[in-house]
Amino acid sequence: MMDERQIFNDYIKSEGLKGTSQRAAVLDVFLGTEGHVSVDDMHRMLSRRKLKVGYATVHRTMKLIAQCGLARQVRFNDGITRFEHQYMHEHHHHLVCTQCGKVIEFNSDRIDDAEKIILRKYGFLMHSHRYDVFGLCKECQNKKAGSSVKSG
Amino acid sequence: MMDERQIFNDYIKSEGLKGTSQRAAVLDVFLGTEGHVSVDDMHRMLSRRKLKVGYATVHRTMKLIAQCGLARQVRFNDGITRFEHQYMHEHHHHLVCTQCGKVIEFNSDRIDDAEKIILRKYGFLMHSHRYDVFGLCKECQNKKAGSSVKSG
DNA sequence: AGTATATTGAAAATGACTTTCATTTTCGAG
DNA sequence: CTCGAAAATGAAAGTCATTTTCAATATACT
Ligand SMILES: [Mn+2]
Ligand SMILES: [Mn+2]
Ligand SMILES: [Zn+2]
Ligand SMILES: [Zn+2]
Repeated sequence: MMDERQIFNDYIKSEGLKGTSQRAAVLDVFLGTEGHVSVDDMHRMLSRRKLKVGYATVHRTMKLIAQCGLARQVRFNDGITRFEHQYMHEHHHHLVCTQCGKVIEFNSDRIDDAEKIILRKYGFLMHSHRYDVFGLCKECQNKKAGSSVKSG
Repeated sequence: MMDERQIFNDYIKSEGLKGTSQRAAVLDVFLGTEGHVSVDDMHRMLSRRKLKVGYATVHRTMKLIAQCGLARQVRFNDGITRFEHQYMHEHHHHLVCTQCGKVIEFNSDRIDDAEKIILRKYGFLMHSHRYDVFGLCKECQNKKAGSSVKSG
């Protein structure tokens, strides 16, 4: 099991790119995150740590981190691209609460099986997929129910 | 079974909005489409028909068409919002060929069942969902296989 | 060390929308 | 009908995430 920094550095080298302190800093901060982080999130976290890395460079580095397989891009419907760990993290799908923004991750063997059947049926070669469900989490449903009881 | 223009006009009226030739033209063109059309596509089709409708108005009208339930917004990963018919069209998911751009629509009772189980498990109230598979369609796989045989 | 090559980051550009606002159109009351 | 309040239009400007530009700087082979 290879170290994540190793994977990144190997990728950098294999592409004829160069190692820089900025890239190391961005990777470092990303490795400390969990969940779904935007470039803006990353840039803010770096600043908080007194690591001055330009916005464009954060962007460019996150792209590299995704390209080498350490991260996966995730896009819900708010126009912001986020990144989540992909290395040593099981693939999963998302339940996105449109009220509070919470994201629940889920897996389903049934869905995986159903997908295989679909792919076979259409002779489609899958590279990636996403299954996002938008709605209300349990808590937000309760809040809404509570408020409508009070007002109704 | 209500006529689509009727649904649109009723919605317009119910919202205190006004009927205009531009709105009629946009709806008319949309009703003649199938598949997944962008605002740009719509604007182009309208121009081709000598119907001069401003870009912003096409945008605004497509939003109304979606709001009244005639269309559904679809976003793949190219940053462009498209619209597809929703009225009298079964809900479905997509296989998107990243090579030729073709979009295959599919349905799966197995997936629907699996989804119900997931929603129950997390107590999540779904408003909408999307399941997009990205990869290569059968034809593009064959093309790729053919070319690698020639060159290899 | 020296040098070719890649990187950085501030600022400008991009591109898909969205908003602004002066002008035009709609539609229901009179 | 005819008016006029209210809404719609569209050209142009604004937004906002992301991408590109390019002069200055850093990196990594010899
Ligand atoms: Mn996730
Ligand atoms: Mn579709
Ligand atoms: Zn919630
Ligand atoms: Zn294809």
